[in-house]
Amino acid sequence: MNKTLKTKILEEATDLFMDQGFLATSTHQIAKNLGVTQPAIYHHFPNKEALYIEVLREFSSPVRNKLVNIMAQSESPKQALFEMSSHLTQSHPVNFNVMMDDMNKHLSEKAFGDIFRIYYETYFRSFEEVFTLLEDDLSPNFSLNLVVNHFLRGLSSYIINDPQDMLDVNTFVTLFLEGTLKR
Amino acid sequence: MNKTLKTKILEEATDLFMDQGFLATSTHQIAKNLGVTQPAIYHHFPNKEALYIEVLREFSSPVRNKLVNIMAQSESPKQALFEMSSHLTQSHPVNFNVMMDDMNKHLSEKAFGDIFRIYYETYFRSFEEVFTLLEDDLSPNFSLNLVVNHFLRGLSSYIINDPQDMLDVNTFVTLFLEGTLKR
DNA sequence: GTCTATAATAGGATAGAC
DNA sequence: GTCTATCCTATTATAGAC
Repeated sequence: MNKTLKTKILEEATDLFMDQGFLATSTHQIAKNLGVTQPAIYHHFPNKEALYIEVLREFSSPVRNKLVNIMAQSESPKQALFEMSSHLTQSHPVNFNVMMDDMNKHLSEKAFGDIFRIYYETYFRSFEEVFTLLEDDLSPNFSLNLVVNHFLRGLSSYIINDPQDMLDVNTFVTLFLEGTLKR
Repeated sequence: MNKTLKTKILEEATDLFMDQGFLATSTHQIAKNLGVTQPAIYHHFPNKEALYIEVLREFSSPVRNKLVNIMAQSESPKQALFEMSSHLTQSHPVNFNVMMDDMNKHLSEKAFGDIFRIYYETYFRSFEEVFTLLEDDLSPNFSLNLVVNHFLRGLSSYIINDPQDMLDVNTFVTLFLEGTLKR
């Protein structure tokens, strides 16, 4: 069965938006890569921002499923945490901090809210769940909420879609759990 | 003594580039904020990229001095680490990850090299020095180089020039040193 | 449903008057 | 040394033919 143009636009837009971000991706580039004219996009989507939000929605849904899946299949919460982090940096072609910058500076208030909800329900919720399972092992000095927020803030720098990147995310997770001072 | 236009261009370009990044800042915007026409910039700088590099150069020099100063005046290396991190997130109006993205995707090879050198000599060197002072307290599981690289990678997410940001960088430094698991 | 044509705006950069 | 005028390209988006 052939893909509709709408589907192909969404797929191509996903590749480009996730790699380059909203600002750096043009509707012309999306159309050109599909061999259609740029106005054809506007038959299927009202504007660039709506296309971007639709891309994020379609993209995030299987991500949440995959993270839930990893949690279900892992032997321990700690192993789940490593595998989830690994998954996001390796099989998840997104530049996370560029996405945050777009959300803050190059998109409307409404889009900001939409993206924040997607972030919360996809990423925050998943890691909140895994850190909840780990809670008995965590230092009582820090609240669960604080731990999750700082973990995701740190992890975001490793989600950059750069094949040249030399820093291993497993090391980040280990450092986050154990710290760098002698125990 | 009156500032020359060249000086004023550098100052205004610093504010805009550091806040918005290279891609999102236009030469027209810089000129408009100074009340001059956009071609006036091109009498003082050959092109936008050269202006950007010059801005980074001028910007980074006092940053390095300030970090060295904090190290000299702190009572302990640990205190220095906290104060240096705090300084970069509070009195250092830069969006670090946007800068990295510009460097990787929106600037020439030559500019990439220039910026990388500035990064290395300003930020990496300073934190390499402070972690060297801390080395006896560090876990032998991780090399100094690895610790510095992961620290800066993590810290970069807190250097975002966003007044609304709710995450305290001191917590990040504490977590980096002590970890989140019970000791 | 996709095309051509085009509007409207913005961006980097240059030529030449003053 | 700064201006006006302008070029060239890119961008989002719309109108209307087919």
